[in-house]
Amino acid sequence: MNDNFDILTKNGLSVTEGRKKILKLFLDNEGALAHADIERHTDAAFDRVTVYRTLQTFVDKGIIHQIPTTDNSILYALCRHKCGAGQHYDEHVHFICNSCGKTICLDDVTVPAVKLPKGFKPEQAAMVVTGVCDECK
Amino acid sequence: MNDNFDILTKNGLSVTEGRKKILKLFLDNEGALAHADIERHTDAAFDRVTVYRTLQTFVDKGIIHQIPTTDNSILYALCRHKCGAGQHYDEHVHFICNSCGKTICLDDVTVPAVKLPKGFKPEQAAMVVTGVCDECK
DNA sequence: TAAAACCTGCAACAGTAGTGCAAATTTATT
DNA sequence: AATAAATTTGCACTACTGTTGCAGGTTTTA
Repeated sequence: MNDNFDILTKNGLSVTEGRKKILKLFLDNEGALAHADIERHTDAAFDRVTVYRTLQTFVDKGIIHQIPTTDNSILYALCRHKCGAGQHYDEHVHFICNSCGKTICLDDVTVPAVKLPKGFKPEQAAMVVTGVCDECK
Repeated sequence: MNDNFDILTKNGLSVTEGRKKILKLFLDNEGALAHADIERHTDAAFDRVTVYRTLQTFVDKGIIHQIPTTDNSILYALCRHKCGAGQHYDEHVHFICNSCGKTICLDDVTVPAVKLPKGFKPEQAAMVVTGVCDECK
């Protein structure tokens, strides 16, 4: 049976309880997750450190990506597209809902290009929009 | 003499050594500052807590604003425009240089509007571009 | 199935951020 | 100018976040 866990083997990772559970969390969840969310959703079944390391590993392998926020927390979300180890293509807009607090990847909305002043060379662009999401309106 | 410190009195704040020095840091500095930068630049003349509280006060009063980053640190920068207590209009693009590490407010580059999926109501938008700045090119 | 490779949990540590309260400073008042 | 009132500061303490080394356990490979 194909359990989505070939994502792990494909990336040369051992298939373990922790990784399966955390990966499933991301697959089941539309929005982005903070480290604290993950600890909460796994009933503290795993050590804090394991969660950190798992997330770091997933980022390294291009399975999830980080999202910038204004409030000093790192959010993680699945890379839906063609990300790979060492390279991320998460150039879509992220939406943070002020009502339910969820962070959602708007995979279909790409970050628009902006004209920068002379001398500035852009490499990556991230965009975060806050407001009210479609479920809270 | 007008020492820029009327910014403080205008906002109903007492004029103190710490606030003068931190405000001056922002006025003298093109880029954005992290809490750690401020401690460094003030030679530990002030208590950590004072710096935190001063920054929080400045944000509350609309003197500085926060900038989102991917690496779990909060950056602060002067509000050049028409910000006021309780409301920020920092809708300009921020640039983080991969070479010198500085974060620069591109005051003249406004965040472009994006078309969001049905049901999403935007309220604020933040954009961070990374790359190489005009001094490092 | 055994060896090798890899992953996990524990303990310890460092950095970051927030609070209450007494002392000190700044502002307002006389 | 001197004092009272209001505000701000520094200290001690607490809490949370993130990292590392290492021993023991699990998964993969042969």
